[in-house]
Amino acid sequence: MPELPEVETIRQSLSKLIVGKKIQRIELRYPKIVKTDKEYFIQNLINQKIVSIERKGKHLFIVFDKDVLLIHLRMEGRFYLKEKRSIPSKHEHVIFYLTNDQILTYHDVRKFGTMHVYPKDSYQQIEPYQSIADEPWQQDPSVFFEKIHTKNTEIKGLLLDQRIISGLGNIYVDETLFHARIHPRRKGIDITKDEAKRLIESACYILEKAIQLGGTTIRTFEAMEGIHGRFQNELCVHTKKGQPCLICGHEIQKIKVKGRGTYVCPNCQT
DNA sequence: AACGAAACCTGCGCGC
DNA sequence: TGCGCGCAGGTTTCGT
Repeated sequence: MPELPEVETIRQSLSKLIVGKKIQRIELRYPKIVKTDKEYFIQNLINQKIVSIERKGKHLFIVFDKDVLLIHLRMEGRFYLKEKRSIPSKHEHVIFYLTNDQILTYHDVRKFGTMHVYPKDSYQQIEPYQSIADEPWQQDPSVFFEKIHTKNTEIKGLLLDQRIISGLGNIYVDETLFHARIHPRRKGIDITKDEAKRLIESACYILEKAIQLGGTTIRTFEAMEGIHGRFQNELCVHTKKGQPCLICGHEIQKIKVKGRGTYVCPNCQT
């Protein structure tokens, strides 16, 4: 999926395109995407104006007059803004008809994405919002250290846990661990206070740079139609199996950590 | 508490 | 060309 920088890129693009518009009609072609009441989803957003688009971690929030639509894109969710008359593809599962002859379509080949609708005044006290941890730049390094140093599990898994720190996914975790020179298989319990601080700093550095470059485009991900990120040019380890490490020249390895493909420089990362 | 595997889905590239 | 397998930027659930 889009990780934090990709979701932020989508948020920015979408803000320019749809804030101020109203919903005229909603077509829910694959109902399982919506996890709250489906009738409420289809009926209650009609005639509400889109006030703003927000983000926390990898979640996107379309804020309406009264309600908020919470969206998680998971692996392959995307939005397209199209002409009303265009023929939807079989992967466009939700269609929002806007009051200007345009449609906003939710496209998701694997159908993993989720949507929830809640009233504006309560959504922050309810799942899934409630469990989203602070983003790297909101994290206090010593609080982060306290959260991980009791855990006898691999640091990569802890960094991927959105209840501990939000925004990192498989690509940016690998890049963060490389930047912090920490091996993904190290256990939380073995991470020192100084290393915990380094991890937070590296995550901030990597994510901020990725946001500036509009995210990472590998495989087929794009923020909106035709919008491609440029961070893939900055990747140091992810997708670099067999290539020499930029720092020491040692061959980058691909290993499996917690079931995820993981790229590591076994010389720099200890 | 923590692990791996499976589940949710589909498509792509690979070797045969 | 076709088939089977492994893999994919996420997360939850289930069994051990």
